[in-house]
Amino acid sequence: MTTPTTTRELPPRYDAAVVEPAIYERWLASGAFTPSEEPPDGAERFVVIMPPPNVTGALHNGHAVFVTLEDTMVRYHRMRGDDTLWLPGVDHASIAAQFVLDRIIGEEGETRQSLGRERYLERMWRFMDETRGVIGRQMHRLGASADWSRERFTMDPFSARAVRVTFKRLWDAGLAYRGEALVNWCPRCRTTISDLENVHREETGTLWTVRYHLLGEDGAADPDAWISVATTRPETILGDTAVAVHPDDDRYRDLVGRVAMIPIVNRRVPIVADEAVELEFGTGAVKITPAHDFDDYELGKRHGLPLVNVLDEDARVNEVGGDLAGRDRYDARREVLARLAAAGDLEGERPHQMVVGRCDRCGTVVEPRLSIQWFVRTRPLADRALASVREGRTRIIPQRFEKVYAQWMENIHDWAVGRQLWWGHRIPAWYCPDGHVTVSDAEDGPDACAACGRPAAELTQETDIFDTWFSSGLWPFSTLGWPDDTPDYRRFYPTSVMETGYDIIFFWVARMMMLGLFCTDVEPFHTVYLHGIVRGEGGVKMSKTKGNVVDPLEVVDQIGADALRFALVSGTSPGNDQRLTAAKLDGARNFTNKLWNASRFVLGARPAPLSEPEGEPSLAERWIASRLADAQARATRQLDELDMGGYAAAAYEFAWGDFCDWFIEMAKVELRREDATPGERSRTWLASAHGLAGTLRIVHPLMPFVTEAAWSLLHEAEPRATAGQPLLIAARWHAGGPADREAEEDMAGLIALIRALRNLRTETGMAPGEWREVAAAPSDASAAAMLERGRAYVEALAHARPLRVLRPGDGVAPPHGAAATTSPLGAAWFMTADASEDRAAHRRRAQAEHLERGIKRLRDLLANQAFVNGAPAQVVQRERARLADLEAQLRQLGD
RNA sequence: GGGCGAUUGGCUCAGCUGGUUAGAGCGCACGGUUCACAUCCGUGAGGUCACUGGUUCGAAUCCAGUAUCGCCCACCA
Repeated sequence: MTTPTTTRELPPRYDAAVVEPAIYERWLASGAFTPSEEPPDGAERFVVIMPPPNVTGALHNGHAVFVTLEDTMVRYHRMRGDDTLWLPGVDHASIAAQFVLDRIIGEEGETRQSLGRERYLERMWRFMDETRGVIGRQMHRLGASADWSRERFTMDPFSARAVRVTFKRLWDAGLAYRGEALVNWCPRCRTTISDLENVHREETGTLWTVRYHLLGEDGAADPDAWISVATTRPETILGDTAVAVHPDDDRYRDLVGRVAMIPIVNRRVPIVADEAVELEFGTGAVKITPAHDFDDYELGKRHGLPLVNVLDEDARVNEVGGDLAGRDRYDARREVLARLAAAGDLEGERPHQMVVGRCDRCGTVVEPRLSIQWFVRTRPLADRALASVREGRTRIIPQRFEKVYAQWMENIHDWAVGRQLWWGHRIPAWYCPDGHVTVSDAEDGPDACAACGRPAAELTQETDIFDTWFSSGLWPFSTLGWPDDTPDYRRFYPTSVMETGYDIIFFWVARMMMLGLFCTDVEPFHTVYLHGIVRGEGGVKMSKTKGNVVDPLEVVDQIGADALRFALVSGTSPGNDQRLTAAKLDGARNFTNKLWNASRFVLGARPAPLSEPEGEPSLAERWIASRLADAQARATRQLDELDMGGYAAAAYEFAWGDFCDWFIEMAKVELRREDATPGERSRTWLASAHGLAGTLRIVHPLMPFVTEAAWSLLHEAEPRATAGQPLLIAARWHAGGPADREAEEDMAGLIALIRALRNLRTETGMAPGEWREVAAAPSDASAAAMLERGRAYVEALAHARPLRVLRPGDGVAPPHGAAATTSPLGAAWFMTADASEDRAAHRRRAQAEHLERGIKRLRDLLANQAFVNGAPAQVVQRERARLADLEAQLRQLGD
């Protein structure tokens, strides 16, 4: 970019698609994303580990949200001079990745089975190499100022080692174990899934009533005696090992202890009594299938019932089903029903609202399945993780999620960590022919069986891999080199803020807390910041099938990353969902444009040559410096408190409201004053340049590109304005400064007067651009002085020229019929109003009524003894002053 | 069955520890073509802050309850 001397050399439109990538390259080349070799002396630390996106697809709005929030935090802290690190990475997403790859190889005419484990994994690595860069490049486009030199992957050797070491430690501590249990099984993904991946939904099913005949004295089923049971899953009849009734149920009291005959498989099973049975539900008698239902499993344990598994890993009936073997579970269900009906044992059926668990990934109905699995004993881990939050060592924003977190931790079950998948970290357990288990954290596995010393060659490694969240749970420290005591680990751990979506608080945050404390004995982060979900128009969750997806990459191409970022942060609060609408994006684009144009103005207004500044700062110059200091202080506080929406609003209000709407307009008055000396013009321009620099600093963390582009031009135009710092990303943050009370008060009065005059023009139908003579009757000497100081501004911004300031004091009132108004500075009126008298009078009456209403309200309030006595003196004082002011205004309005 | 959140002008949302006449953007109405920006400028209309009760000198804000919507957790066939 070239040095601008006039606006003509600046593009009138900010072309994000061209400018932003170029700026990102400059940042990369400058090394600004990477922390210095040594931490700056006495610097605070600010470390964010990026939630690793799945490498399976393109960037979506969820990513855009976290990139924006984290980048904003990180840029702010970097500008503050903190020892800042934002470490990026990607997740191998075991089950999700396999789901995607299976589809891809399916299109190539292959299947997981046809390729086999080895070739499948080779294909997966190829897929990863192809897609891994895509996400990174998309993040560049969003402006992510992450330290790419430290980028990590949950399948890299560092993660792999951390996984092995952690598991070994868990095993040694007795917190990892292998055992038989009923687990959630997805027949389509052919793997165990955790409770969290088993999503429950209410669905309408069918409740069938089926007769189980009782065993007669002759040992055969009695055709005339039966017990009716209700079931939603008739196919599991094949695995029934009991019928249960409630012990207090008089209907069945006599049957307890007798034997029922299970149809089709002709199994003899006991009728047992158990309090878990609901008297009211169905027939009051329940068929018990311990191998295919979690409730039945528990009940079976209580009564010592056998476990009969009737389904294979594809959820097809196994050999137990006799001639039904090989049938799919739903196919088998139909057949079972048909046979029951044929035998006259199907009593009835009715629609039934029930809760069905489905696989989070593929939507298949989850099958409880009996198998031998690896578990992590979570209770002790959860207790520590719970205490950390309870005792405030880690806080969650918004705070209400601490309760959600606590409830989950309190009711936690052991974590089934094994997955019967291929893509992921293989569980580092080895089995020897004698049944011993050896867990090793060595890269090449154990040398020998830990129990009997058999050589490694005779051991076989577990084929199961870890739940993908196991490696994710180690992310805050595996990325920094743990278990080694690396310089990065020492310098950057524990981290500062974990920013992520509230939808993965259990999946991820909880696991990081548990494993972080277990592995490192310290909370992995002091703050958890949870953002909400991005929804579409009407508050609907975005989905491709609904066609309401806003593609962040398209948005970035069209209106720029800054606009998207602003839209994603403004008007949001942590933990709450937001709607990303076209209108919101338009507004954000307009703001980007506004920033660009304000910059164009300042740069184009530079006097050439610039001379030595002369004279005292003008009122406008003092005012904008004071407003800037205030905005800086607000932005600083909000960013420190992680009130990102508040920060966005403060930045917006200052930039657009204070700087553009008022300051620039007043600066124009001074820059274009005919009697201004070159030194005075230079002084005003420098103040504008400093104002612009301050604006860019404040906005930069959220909208880095347009601010950096403008900064770069400003730096070339006037290095004094940029403190000699050519790159805004590396500039120092300004946290505020002293307020100029006098300038603020003056300007507040003048702004009120200008607004009142503009309003008067519109209300009385005066042409807005026409110059009019205005008289102002200041309420007192200080108001008169204020009017003199701001005369030029009032004249220019209200088209009120000449402005005649009358002598202060009582008795000066607008002439009858004049278009008049009041403000805290006193009355003012158009002297040459040709507006209709009716309108002027109407306008005056309206103003008077308005004042009277306010006066009445305040008089009533102050007449209330309870208020005067009860409220703080300060509040009462303020109301008294207000009343006096309104009364004075009314008096001055005259008539 | 538990828990949580939301309910503020037509729309989308701010309103912290209770204290002016409840704000913003969009939309709407009216008016604006000279030198940053029509992706703009100015002015204005529009709200019983879901409802009921309570605490208080004072409540959108605190408490209790109700309603509607949404979310999370939970093993009822």
